[in-house]
Amino acid sequence: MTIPRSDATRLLDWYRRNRRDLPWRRSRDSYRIWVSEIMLQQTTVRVVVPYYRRFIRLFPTVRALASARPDRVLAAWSGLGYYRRARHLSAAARIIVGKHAGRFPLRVEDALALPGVGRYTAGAILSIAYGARLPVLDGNVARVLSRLHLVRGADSAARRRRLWRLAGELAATAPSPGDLNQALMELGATVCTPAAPACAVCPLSRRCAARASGLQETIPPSRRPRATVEVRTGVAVVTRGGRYLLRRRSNRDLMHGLWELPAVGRGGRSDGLRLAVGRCVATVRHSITYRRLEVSVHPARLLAEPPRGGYRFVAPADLGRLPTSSLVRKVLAALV
DNA sequence: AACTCGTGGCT
DNA sequence: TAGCCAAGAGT
Repeated sequence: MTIPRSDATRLLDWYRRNRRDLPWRRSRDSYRIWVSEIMLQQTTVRVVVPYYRRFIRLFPTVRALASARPDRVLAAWSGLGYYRRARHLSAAARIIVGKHAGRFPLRVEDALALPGVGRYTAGAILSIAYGARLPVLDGNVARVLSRLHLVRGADSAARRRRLWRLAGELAATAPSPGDLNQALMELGATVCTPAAPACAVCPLSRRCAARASGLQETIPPSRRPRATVEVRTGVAVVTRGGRYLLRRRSNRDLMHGLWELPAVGRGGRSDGLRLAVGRCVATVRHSITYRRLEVSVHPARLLAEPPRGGYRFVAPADLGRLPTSSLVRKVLAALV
């Protein structure tokens, strides 16, 4: 007993009338649905759209993606964040070509075995592209269902299990599971919003338990924020012929493989470089989850050639072809 | 189970 | 403006 069938129909009707015209909704190509779902993980639609268009232009098919060097994929991802997604996408494309004949797998177990594909993403792709009766539970659906059924309390494993079960009952009986899943997400994104939900135009408001008790604004409770840590770092800007010296991050996880400006510590020391570091000419603020960076920018002079391999001089115009974080572009923009 | 990973838009 | 949050996955 979740939403009666007539309400599911009303939700679907609402969706067909109100859904946004998004690029990945113009196709049922499982490859395109997959790419969009990976990009949309923890990332807003508005930010994703231009990246998605560019990405599909660069890599129109799973085979094109599979044969592209991971660095090109990472470069196309630059600025989107959560860079591991790009590496997973690359690796998964090769698995799809190698083991699944170039088609995104139909079986849930096979989909879940792909790197970067979890329960949400598998359900989304298989229901939208193939019509599979699988539920999705993202932030939107969790909010909609917990309001609809007055699922109170903070996030917990038990709470998530309950919400997955509710989502599963819906997907099991819906006329069109893919559309129903998207309808729930669209409703959460545009009507049943975290703050000030537009209950007046909600097709489910009559059945909404939170609405009935006036609790729609307090369910679900917002998570306790963790303290952010302030971090101060400095970078050296070494120029040569209008190009900038960058180095490739070797860090195993954090933005690994991305090109960045060399860091300078106290005394002007920098890994692998001998530098004469000048005074700070700019400061750039940048946030990484739970960390706030304050980056001071120092013009610097090379005292010795940098080691080969890890370093490169890059013209600003070529920056787009290298994997870089948005921080690099912010710093370079601050110099203009 | 709690923590990690990026970024930009919004309030 | 400083914090909140977004179509989560992996460990």
